[in-house]
Order: sequence, then structure tokens, then C-alpha cells
Amino acid sequence: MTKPGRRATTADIAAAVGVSRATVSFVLNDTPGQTISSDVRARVLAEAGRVGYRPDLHARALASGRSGVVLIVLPDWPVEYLLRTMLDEAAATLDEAGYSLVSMDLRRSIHARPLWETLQPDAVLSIGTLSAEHARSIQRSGARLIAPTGGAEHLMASGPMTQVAHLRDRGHARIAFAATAIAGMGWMNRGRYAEVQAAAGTNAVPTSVVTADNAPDVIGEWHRQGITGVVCFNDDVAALAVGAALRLGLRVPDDLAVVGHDDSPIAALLFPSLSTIRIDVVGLGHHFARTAIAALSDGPQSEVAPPTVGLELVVRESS
Amino acid sequence: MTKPGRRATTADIAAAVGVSRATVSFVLNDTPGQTISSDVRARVLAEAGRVGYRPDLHARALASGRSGVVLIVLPDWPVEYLLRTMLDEAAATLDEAGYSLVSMDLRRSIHARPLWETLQPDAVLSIGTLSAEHARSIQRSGARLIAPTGGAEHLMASGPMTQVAHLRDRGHARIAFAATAIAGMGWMNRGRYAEVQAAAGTNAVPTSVVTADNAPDVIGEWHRQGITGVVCFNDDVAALAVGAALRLGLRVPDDLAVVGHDDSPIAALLFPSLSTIRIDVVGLGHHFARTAIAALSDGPQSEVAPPTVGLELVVRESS
DNA sequence: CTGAAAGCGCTTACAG
DNA sequence: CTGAAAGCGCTTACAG
Repeated sequence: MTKPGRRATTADIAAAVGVSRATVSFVLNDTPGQTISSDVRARVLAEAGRVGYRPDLHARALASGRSGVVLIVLPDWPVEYLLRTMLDEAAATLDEAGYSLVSMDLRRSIHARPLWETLQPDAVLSIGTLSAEHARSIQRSGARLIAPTGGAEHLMASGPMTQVAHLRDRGHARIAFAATAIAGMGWMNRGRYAEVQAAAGTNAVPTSVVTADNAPDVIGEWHRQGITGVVCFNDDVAALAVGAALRLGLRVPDDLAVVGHDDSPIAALLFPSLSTIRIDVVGLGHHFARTAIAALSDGPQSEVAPPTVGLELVVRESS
Repeated sequence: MTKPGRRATTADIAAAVGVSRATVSFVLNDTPGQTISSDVRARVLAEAGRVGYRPDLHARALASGRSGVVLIVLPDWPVEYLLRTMLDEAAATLDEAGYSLVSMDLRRSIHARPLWETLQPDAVLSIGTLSAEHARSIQRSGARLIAPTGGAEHLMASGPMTQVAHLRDRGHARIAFAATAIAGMGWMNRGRYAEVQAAAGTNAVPTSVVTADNAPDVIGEWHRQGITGVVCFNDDVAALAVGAALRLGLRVPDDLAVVGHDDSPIAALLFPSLSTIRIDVVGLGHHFARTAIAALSDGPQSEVAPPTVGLELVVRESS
């Protein structure tokens, strides 16, 4: 353990083995293009193991100019369970390439400084749409900014299509779209609604933001209008729609069929359980990681093809 | 902007102002115990602003031996919505003290290296119980390990007490405890159950892990035994219990009262909505941050008093 | 009270 | 093919 209370450094190893620090660095990093005698290599490795050598990451980052950290900025979407799985996959993929993934979300309290300022990552990967100010701030920090063109939200455009098609299959001609009341989701509501209209082949699809307070009124009104199928922004909204229908004495799915989105944990828990759209988050995570790795590699800036996000209809009791 | 394509350094500022780099550092960091003429101070600040100076964090960390990063290891608990709010508060508190908070959870894929190895944080704050191996790994990384004595789970011991008291108030003499099937929560199930028994004043409290599959059987059996009140591990379990009761044709809360725990988002969404226990996560977050700051401060290692976690009963329709 | 100098622990062009 | 030397951008004891 060399000197007590101090971590071993490359200098310690170099001195013990009787080579230069450069050689130690080459061996430890498997630097390509270096020819180290297998004897020296073995002795360096042995000594490193003996003293429990652990490189100082800050020194390495300072010398190499790369921190090995990729920061991912999570969108302000109410889909944490989805993001988790996606992050797991992205982290694993990045790890194989020698990067470690740190995640943050933007809706932190106002005082805390964004992590790209305090972590100095090599790259910042954004899932959702970034404000111009944040984008500038990231550029200024020196990190490479990687954001999917148009934002990741467009990746799931086929969700509403699938929802509508399913209700059609079930024989529901008159449908409505239930939007979320979550702040900041307005543009996403509109995007989904537009998809629903396109899939339904008409602009005359009733729509409303559905909240715990207004759900009975909205659902009741739709029922009176002859609506028998409701496409929901997500499973939380679907839960409200189903709850309201039940309170009104309607049968689900007989009087009103409801389809959620995201296959959130509550979808299977509810009674009746929710039909919904499951997203291939593993594929998404893998794609984001590959995008970051490609952008960080020295080669010519290869454009990364937009991913094909797998969406799958999960049929349960509510439809 | 000094030289194009390169960030300004303290050397650039020092040269422009005509002072040493040390002076620049003293001014920029407001280093106590230094006497800098206000003229010099102003000129350094002005130049720093002009060139948009941003310190290199890796260089700073290497020189100072402190990274300014606190890593918080999230427990593998199914309470993400709670942790989020707690993290917000902890991050804000740490930020004021000059630290930035990074969070990770342990159930990442096996290949990804833990963040304490790749980030070299000053401290690692653990919320839940850490495996001995992880604890050793953290120590080895050089980070200061901060873990609440006995784990944070003990902080909420009074939750079950409140649940039981509430059902008693509602006139339910015969109660049962519904445990969660989530892997790794066994010890927490047992802890909660022990609390329930203590609060009920008897060891004869029926208990069972409740899953989507067995819920109707379990609830039906309890009903036949004369149980009228169910204390649940959390709101997800409560949702299962309520759903099962409804499927069996029981009225909630008339035939069976159910109390959840955590006040998760679904608690208010469900029909009937769930009575539950709300946790003062803001207070918790603040406490964890203060603990870390105290541990990191140079002063004598002051023992941090265990926090008083506020728990509040939220009465809704299910009880 | 001030600032020149040493040093933090690495990496990597470059000279041998 | 090898390794001595310079350098990354800061901080901070220490000498003036």
C-alpha cells in the first residue's frame, strides 16, 4: 500500500517497477500503437493490483480533456417508469464504450445549478425539447450537445394511430381524445390529438383536458353525444376516464371503451385493467446511447438515423 | 474571448490584468484571509466577465482534492415520486453549500460501473441499506460514506401505527396487513408488519403478500374471517386490495376499509380514492443534505441527530 | 498584505 | 520500439 493514507499513483507504480510513468499509463490504458514487452506489462499490472491502484479521474480528465461522463437530460414527462428502463439500457451501452451515464431532470428547484455546469461532461444528451437558453448554456459549458432532431416526442407518433385502430376494431365509430392537464404538456397534447384526428380520418373528434374534477362532466357529456371509445393521452388520464365512467354508472368497456398510453404500472392494477400502448424503451435507450457514442467518436460526424421505436398494443379489460 | 476555440483560463485573466494567477484565483473564489485591493479585485472580475471565464472543474478538483459532487444512492424502493421531491430539496440545500447532487440507483444493469467509481464524488449519501460490498467499494473509492444509522426505513416506523389507529377510529376491530410482493422488500414487509402488530396490541394480525393474482383469494379469505380493515404496505398494494374487494362484490369502505401508504399519485386517482399516509419528503431531503454538508465540513465530526420525519394521515374514500 | 512557485496525477506528442 | 519531458488548469502553502 505504498504510503499510508494516500492512494497509489502511476508514479508509485513506475518507481516500484522501474519504468517511466508513461509506460505505466500505456499498460494500464492498453494504449494502442505502443509496444510494451510482455515482461514489463506483467510487472506493471501486478504492482497495480498489489497496491490497489485506482486512477484519479480528475487528473485523467484534466490531462486528456475528456471526462468520460455523458449527461442525459430527462424530459419533463410523466413517464418515470419508462425512462428508468430506458436509462438502464442506455447506461449499459455507454458503459461498454467507456462512458458513464448521469441523468438529471430539468424541473429541479431554481437555485440548483444544472449538472452540465458542475460535472463538465463530455456530452449532454437531451431526450425532450430543450429551451434555447438551456441549449446555449450547454454549448457554453463545452459539452457536446446531442438532441434528436425534432425531439423524441415525434418518435412515438404512431401511438395514437394504434389506439384509434384498436377502438375501431372493437367497433367504436365515435371516439374522443382525453388530454392531460399536466403543466407543460400542451404541445404534446396537441401533437397526439392531431395524430388521433389523422387516424380517425376526421377533424371532428371531440377533445378535452381531463382532470379529477371535470372527468365526470366530460365523460358524461361525451356519452350523451354518442361517444363510445376514448383515446387517452396516457394511463393516468385513462384512469380518470374509467373512474368517471364508473361513478356515472356506465359499464367499461360495454358503454365506454378506454385506451391508455405508456403501459404504466397502474394500467394493470386498475379495475377494470387498462388497455394501453407499450413502448420499446430498451430500444430507445440503446439508440440514444449509440447516438452519443457516435457523436463522441473522433471519426467524421456520422448522422445517426432516427430510431424505429417499437410500439405494442396491450389489450386488457377497459376496451 | 482570448484565443479562438479555447476557453479562457486563470492564466489569461492574470496576463490581461497584470497580476499573478494566484491573485486571480483568490478573487474568483473569494478566498478568505486574503487581502486584495478593491481595484485589482474589480479588474479581475471585469476581465473574467468579459472573456466569459468558466473554471475547469477537473483542474480544480485535482488541485483542491475536492470535486464538489455529492452522490446520493437511491434505495430500491417503489416510491420514485417521493424520492423526486426529496431529491429536489436535498439538491437545493446542497447547492447553497457549493455542492452539486447527483443521484443513482443500485438496480442498474450489472455491467455499468457504479457512479462513485466514475465520478469520484466527495461523499456518497445512502438512503437505504447498503450491502457490505458496496460500502467497501465506496470507501475504497475515497469518497466519504454517509449513511443514516439503521437505514432511512426506520424513520417511518410510525406509519403503520397511524394506519392502525385510523382504522380503529373508524370502528374496525379486526384488521389484517397486506404486504408487497416486490422483490427485496421482504425485510421492509416484516418491519411494517411488526409495527402493525405493536400498534394493534396483538400478534394475531393476519398477513399475506398480496399480488394481482392472489388478491381476490386473500381478500375473500380475510372477509370470511371477519376482517373489516386492511393496512397496506403501500398504495399499490392498497389498489390491489380495493380492486379485489370490488371484484368480489364487497363495498369499500363499508364492507372493507383499506389504508395505503406513501400517498402515491394513484391514491387520489383510484375509485374509490385511497386513504393513505403522506410523508414529509421535503423535510427528509433537507435533513440528508445537512448531514452530508456537516460530514464534509472540516470541523469536528459532529453527529447529526436523526430527523423527525413528518407523517400525515390523508383520509379519502377507501376508509 | 501580496504573489512567485510548487504541485495535484494524469496523458501524449515527440525526441531518441 | 521506448520513455523523458512537457503540459492540462487550477489551488495553496510559503517566502518575501
